[in-house]
Amino acid sequence: MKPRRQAPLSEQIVDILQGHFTDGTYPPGSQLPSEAELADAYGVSRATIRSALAQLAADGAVKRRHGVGTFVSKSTQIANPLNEVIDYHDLITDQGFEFGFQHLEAEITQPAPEIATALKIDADSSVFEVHKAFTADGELLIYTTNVIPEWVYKEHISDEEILKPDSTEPLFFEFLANRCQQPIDYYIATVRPEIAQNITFVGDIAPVDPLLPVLVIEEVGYNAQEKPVLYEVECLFGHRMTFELVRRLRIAIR
Amino acid sequence: MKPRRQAPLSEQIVDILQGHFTDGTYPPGSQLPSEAELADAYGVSRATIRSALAQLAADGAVKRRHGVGTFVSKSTQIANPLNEVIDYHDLITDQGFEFGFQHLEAEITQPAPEIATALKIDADSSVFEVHKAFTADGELLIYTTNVIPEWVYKEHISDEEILKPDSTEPLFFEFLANRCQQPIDYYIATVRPEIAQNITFVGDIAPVDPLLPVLVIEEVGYNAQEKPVLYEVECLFGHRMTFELVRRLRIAIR
DNA sequence: CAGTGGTCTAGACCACATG
DNA sequence: ATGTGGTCTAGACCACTGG
Repeated sequence: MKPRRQAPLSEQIVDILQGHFTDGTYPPGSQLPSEAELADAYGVSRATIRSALAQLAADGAVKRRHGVGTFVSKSTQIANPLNEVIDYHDLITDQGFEFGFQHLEAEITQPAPEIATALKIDADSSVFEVHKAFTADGELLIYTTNVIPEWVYKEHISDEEILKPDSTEPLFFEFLANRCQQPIDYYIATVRPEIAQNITFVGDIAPVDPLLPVLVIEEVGYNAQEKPVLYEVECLFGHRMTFELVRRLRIAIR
Repeated sequence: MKPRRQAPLSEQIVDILQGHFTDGTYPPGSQLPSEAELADAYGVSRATIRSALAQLAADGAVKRRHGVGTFVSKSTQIANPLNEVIDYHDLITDQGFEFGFQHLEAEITQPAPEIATALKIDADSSVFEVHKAFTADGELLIYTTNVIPEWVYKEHISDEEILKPDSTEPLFFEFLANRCQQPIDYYIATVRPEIAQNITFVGDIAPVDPLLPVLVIEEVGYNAQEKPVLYEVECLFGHRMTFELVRRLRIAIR
């Protein structure tokens, strides 16, 4: 599946350096050689080195200080970056729980007006809607609703086929990429807290403590052409997992 | 205070182009001139144009498609990006509410063990701790706790001075930058949902509905040397404001 | 002052999408 | 085949930091 064409030089450098961050050559906090030295060592131009270092800096793997040098970051990896899409399976198994998955209900229906607006489709067009649950050691951890417009799947899957419980993969973005040829480029999400008793479930689901805190992520997924492809609500129950985030200030300091 | 030295060319280009996105020259969805044309038009090298466009692409202002062109993003600005630090004042007034601020309590004390660990200080060293509340139309919207180690303020402000209610500015990162010469470079935050009844308040505060959902952001602020400078908890009550976030998938699709 | 990263140039070639 | 963005080079000069 991968033609495996040669990766760009700058990315090769990124990989090499990242390797050296973990193999002890450049431990956290240490200073890297200067750009000129790196360029010389790897036989590339300084611009290429700069490109690699810029990428590492954007990822937070190194810190650059003008007039001083480039340093390996100390506080490197963060746990479950909220600004990246969550792989529920890894999320649950990484914390030592047993992963469980439940297909609750699927239907073809008309979208609610807000959803039609968000997906930029007519309110009287059809959408496919599916509800799923993910459990950790049998306990409800995540409840999701996914809605896609008809045009997204129509040419690839029949209405009959898509309604089958095992038709859509647990991770919906994989289903969209693999089965609908509509990979998602990015999501725009809103995040809010909620209480379990305010969540309405579709499908047969074990009851949860009505006072459980819930993190609700409501988002629209767009393809590379910025066309809305997916409306999704994720409800994450309780505190059994936490999400992290790097925040920066873009505000000018008075 | 600003020597106002000339901004880099690439940033000037960024500003110019951003202006054209809103003045109708390049409306959302439209295609920009090619890199070569832009370089020619502004009398700079193609590398400079590329640098500007890369910055715009990173901000989400444009979309680049290899072999096709550069396009102005349609779904551009998002409301209250959760991955940027919040200016409470703007947050509240932007939504038409009246901004209110309350200094609740300040003290010099010993840190809890988790906090000492997070700040990388000894558990028996001193910290300054302050609690504040922000209201919208008089209703509690945000409750914050800020903790800084002694070394951060010691050389700039006396213990006596810092305990005065109007000593620290409402926005704590401004206080750190302006009064302590310790600007914060970035925060590492954990986000979780909570219920108001589980929040313990310090200081005199009007009671809130115990079942109100709360978004809790617990974070450590680091300076440019990656040294922890600030421990902070922000509790955001209810749904009167929402936070948005761009999410991407870095997971390989199977 | 020396050494670092930051900006910029002019030119070359490659990879991709489209007609 | 054409035009686009993606990668890379070699060299120059500037701006910041620290001894």
